[in-house]
Amino acid sequence: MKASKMLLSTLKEAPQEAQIASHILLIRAGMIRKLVAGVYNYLPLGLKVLNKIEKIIREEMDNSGALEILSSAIQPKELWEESGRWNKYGPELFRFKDRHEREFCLGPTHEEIFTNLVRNEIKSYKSLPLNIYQIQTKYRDEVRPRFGLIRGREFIMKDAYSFDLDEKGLDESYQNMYHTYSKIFDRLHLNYKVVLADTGAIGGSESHQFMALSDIGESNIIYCNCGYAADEEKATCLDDIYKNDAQVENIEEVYTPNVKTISEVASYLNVLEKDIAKAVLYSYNGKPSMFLVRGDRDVNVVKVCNALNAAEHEVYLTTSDELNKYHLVEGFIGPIDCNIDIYVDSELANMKNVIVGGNKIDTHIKNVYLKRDVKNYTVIDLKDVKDGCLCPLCGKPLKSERGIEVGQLFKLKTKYSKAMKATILNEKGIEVPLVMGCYGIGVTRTMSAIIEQNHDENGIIWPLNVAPYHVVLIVINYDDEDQKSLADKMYETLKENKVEVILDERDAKPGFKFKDWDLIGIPLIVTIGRKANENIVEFKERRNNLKEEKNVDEVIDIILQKIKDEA
RNA sequence: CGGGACGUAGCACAGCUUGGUAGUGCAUCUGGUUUGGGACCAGAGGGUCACAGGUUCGAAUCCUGCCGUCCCGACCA
Repeated sequence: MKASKMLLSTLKEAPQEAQIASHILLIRAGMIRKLVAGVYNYLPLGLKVLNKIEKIIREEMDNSGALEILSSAIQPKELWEESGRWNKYGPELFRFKDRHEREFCLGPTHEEIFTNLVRNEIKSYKSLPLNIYQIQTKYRDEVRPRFGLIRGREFIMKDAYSFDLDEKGLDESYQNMYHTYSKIFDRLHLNYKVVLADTGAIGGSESHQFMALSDIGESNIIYCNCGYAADEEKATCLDDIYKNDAQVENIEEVYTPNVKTISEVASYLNVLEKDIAKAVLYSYNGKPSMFLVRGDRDVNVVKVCNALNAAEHEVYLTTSDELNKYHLVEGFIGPIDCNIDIYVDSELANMKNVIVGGNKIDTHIKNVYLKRDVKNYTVIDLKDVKDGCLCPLCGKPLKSERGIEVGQLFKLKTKYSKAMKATILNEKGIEVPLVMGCYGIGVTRTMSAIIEQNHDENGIIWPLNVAPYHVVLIVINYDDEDQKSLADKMYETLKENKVEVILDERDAKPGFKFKDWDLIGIPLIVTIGRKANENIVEFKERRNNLKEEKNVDEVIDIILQKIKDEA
């Protein structure tokens, strides 16, 4: 491709809308352009990269035995009612009506569509196992789209769904995808961790996420050198054994005028924050429940949702009106003589002499022992795990790191097949529900994640196999006969060898051209200048920035070898 | 959903307090000089100042409403 014929829309300055490296560079390099919040157009260079990422995903998915299809983005309400998600999914679902007032949504994910498809096509266990996938546009009306392609409202996702006769089959399908995803992200040169994850709105029992490590990641990963790794929502830790063997003392009310927060109570009573029980109230359907953790801990909202069996958007911090209705006094809430459901973090279960709110103004209660003093409550894991907490597997302190979620695996089991009556006949001729798994890769998000991990102050540094082009030939002065003829010859030779090559013959200052291609991130850069008459050019790899003068034929050999190695 | 900031040429911004000819840099076009890390000179095109009302002789500027964008928070009693 000749540079003068390309749509190169590089920008010297970053638009104000972009804050993080990948977003800024995608725009500056002329790869994407925003249409509205969270919705982007892909320009030629950006689309080339996207296609290459998709190609790698396709190759590995096909290798795994999965079959590619393409389903529609428009989905009828009826299927979502069958699965029960039409009401459950919340405002992130783009909903609309057609001219006949029939209701539809734009698919944020495709469990219903694939389950419906398979239940209509497959009747016998002999057709199993089956894994079908697609690479397609998804729609989620995010509360707050941000970071360019990292969290968009329209984005491209590879989603796969496996169908098996039993859980043993599902385990194999799941493992197969686990390995396939590892290969895909290895080939994309991402630095990633696989972590245990919560199943969220998709549902199901077991889940792993593939996290590209990055400081701008929206997820917190908790991990340990022993191999344990989980996302923040799912992470657990060993309970800190504190005051479990203490002598139980008599329960006692204390006067605490206008002392409300944990830190205020701790300093007023001259105790540690971890001597106090923190009560947090969340409501679901207008009904509040109390969640107790130790004063130095935080309540994990996802664990709250799981306890209440509710979706995240359905749960909210209890309002003042609701507190009044249940005779609870803000700042002095506690589990004693209280008429709402109580969930207690396991760490508090055996702790003695805890300080709690007194459920009346300016009052706390000392020396509480839940087993003795509170009638009905449920012990669960509620606390938010942070670095420093102890690993549930080996007991050493956990560490944390930020990650961008680029892929996720779920064991759905029969959640959708039962609800939607997707059954097949087994060997005995008995009708049984399909056992399902689902597996996603955020394709456009992955593109951003690659940039987050591969850039410098001058621009993007694409790995060779996803770069929009392999090589650029920068001609210092295309009016110079020697330079022109050498550049043209090299360009033709590389093209004949199927190298994706750009010839920059534009009439511009050399510095301008260097900056342009550094920004765009072309991995191999050949500069053709004064020594063209000696068949000598300069060769540079974008990644290490080392420039070397070499003979043309030698450079061509190096380029061909690098491309061969990458494939 | 709550809080904050912002909307002026394709991009980055000034002008607004104190109402009176709509500006600067980059980009684009023309001509010339340049050619090894985002050149220089001369000229040109490009704006319903987000939108809608209002105040005023006169509004980018003041008032009201509305739409959009970005950031922060989602949280402890």
